[in-house]
Amino acid sequence: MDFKQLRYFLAVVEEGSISRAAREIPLAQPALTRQLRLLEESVGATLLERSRHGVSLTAAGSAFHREARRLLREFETAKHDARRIADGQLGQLRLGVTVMHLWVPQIVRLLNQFRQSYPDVSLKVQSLLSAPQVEALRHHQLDAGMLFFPPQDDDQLDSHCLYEDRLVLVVSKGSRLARHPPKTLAELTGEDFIWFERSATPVYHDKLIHAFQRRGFTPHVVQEGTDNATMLCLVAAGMGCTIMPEMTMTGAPEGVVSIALDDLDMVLPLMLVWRRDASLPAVRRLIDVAESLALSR
Amino acid sequence: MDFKQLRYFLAVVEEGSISRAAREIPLAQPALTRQLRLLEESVGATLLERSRHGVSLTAAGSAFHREARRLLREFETAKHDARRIADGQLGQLRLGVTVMHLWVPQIVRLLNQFRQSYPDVSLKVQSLLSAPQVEALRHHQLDAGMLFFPPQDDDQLDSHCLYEDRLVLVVSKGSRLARHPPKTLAELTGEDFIWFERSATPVYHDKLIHAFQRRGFTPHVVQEGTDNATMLCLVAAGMGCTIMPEMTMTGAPEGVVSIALDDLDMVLPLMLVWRRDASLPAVRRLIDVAESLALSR
DNA sequence: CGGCATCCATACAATAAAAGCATGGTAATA
DNA sequence: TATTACCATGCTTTTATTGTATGGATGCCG
Repeated sequence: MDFKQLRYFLAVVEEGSISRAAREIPLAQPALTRQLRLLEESVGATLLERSRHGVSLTAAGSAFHREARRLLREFETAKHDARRIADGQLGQLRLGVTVMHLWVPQIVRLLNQFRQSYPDVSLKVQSLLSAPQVEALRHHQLDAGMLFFPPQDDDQLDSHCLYEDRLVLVVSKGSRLARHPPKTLAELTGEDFIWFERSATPVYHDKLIHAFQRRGFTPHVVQEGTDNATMLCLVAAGMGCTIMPEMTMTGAPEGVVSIALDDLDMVLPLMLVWRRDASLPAVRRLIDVAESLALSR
Repeated sequence: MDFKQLRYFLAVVEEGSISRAAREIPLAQPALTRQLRLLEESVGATLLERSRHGVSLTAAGSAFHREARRLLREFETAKHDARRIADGQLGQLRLGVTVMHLWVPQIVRLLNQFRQSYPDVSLKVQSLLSAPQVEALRHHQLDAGMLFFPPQDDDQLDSHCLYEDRLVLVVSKGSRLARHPPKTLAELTGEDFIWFERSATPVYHDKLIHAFQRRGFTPHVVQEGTDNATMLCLVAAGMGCTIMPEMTMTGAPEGVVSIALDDLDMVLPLMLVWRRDASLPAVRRLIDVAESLALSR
């Protein structure tokens, strides 16, 4: 049983005649007659009333005709949609983003650009820290993630650097450090620091600590936080100073000031990460948009 | 492009393996591999991710799989429905009935029996006089009709007698005729008659007049009416007497009495009429029900 | 009234499509 | 390292579909 037979049937109904439909298709009339008979046999009902001046629909044929037309239309739609999904133009894309970056203009611009270029791909953005994103990617719960420090040389995951951020010192507006901006880490000896809790982002935390220790500097931590918004508020409240990726300063509260330090040159790459098997074509499109925007500082 | 390919695809998805699906179908594995490839070509997208331990759906394949399953299910439904329509078990039946008979218990019983036996055939009952029903039948605006005096030896229409009614004299309850019931038409000479307007039901009217004249009786008509309910009310109001099919007395108002006359023996057959081509199978079912109930007096 | 054109149906030959068979490559497993 | 299960490919056989020729029936028009 064949879609072809349905198409033949529609043509015959439209023409009101087997012969004329056969000329239109084109097909030899006996072949068409035969296919109609096969269709009727497979349906188990007479669909066409044969007469001298052509054929007309029976009641059953009329109902079947409506259904056949709908089925063919929907089949074409299904094929078209499958093509669009395979091309990354349609579907759903589950994207992980760290809270920290949801506010960053570059990321917002990227997401907006993607939405505009691929309006039929519905972006499901989830705010997750880096490590959970990696896990979710591996378990096919995310299709792409924006995170720091993806696993190196992973056989499943592939990544692309979206943006290379640098770190800045953040102090409260009225503080002594704001009035006399330091130039080096060494000048921060003895200052109170608000620091990321290690458990939240262990890789970031360890890399930062390591970078500082290489400069012979160990911060005096008076408070720990799990997200940058909270931490910036603590800084604004005068609890101490902190180190932040520069990007995240965009949404910072009023009472804080960022200061670039000469020897704080650690590069913090924000990576777009996805499964190497490229299981979801829309991910490729996201990578394309990211590359075309070239968010590099 | 083939429904068969869709079924193959579903089997493969269900089994998660081309080889296993091939064994299930059953089909040689290379044949299945080839049909899948053809399907993918026709869709224009890769639907299955081939690997060592079987196949899995791509994003496009997953969406297409849902659609394919739906399409196949709906195709089966369409076939099934067509069969049921062809068998008269499903669809719509437009039935004409004269107002006069809508109230008659025999007819009500017939319609109820039909509804019960064929609950999926929706009866669209239209109240029409006999002549308009014949016209509507010819123009395919009705599928069947219940009426008096269908055209004889019609090449389009066929008919079946539902019920042979007889005529009765109807008088008002308190009248002289009610107190001293006449036995023959001759006794009605000089009585005031309420009569059917000829234009409403010319055939019935003419036959009735003709039957009376054969008995040498000509009614003295004081009032004409187009429907029996009105006419019975006029009788009840004492305007005169009338002649009615006995059947229609069921719904008659309180103030009337019917009297059988010995020489008023004209038979009034209520006919079920339909197009001979039996274009609508449900009509055959209606005829069956009518015959099985055998409404004959 | 009788050719003529136009339907749809049938029979049979030609062609195209699908299936089967044999085989190969590859990766996981024991 | 041999085995097994998987999918892919080449070739042959079988099946399905189409085309050609033809027939019967009916309506049209000279």
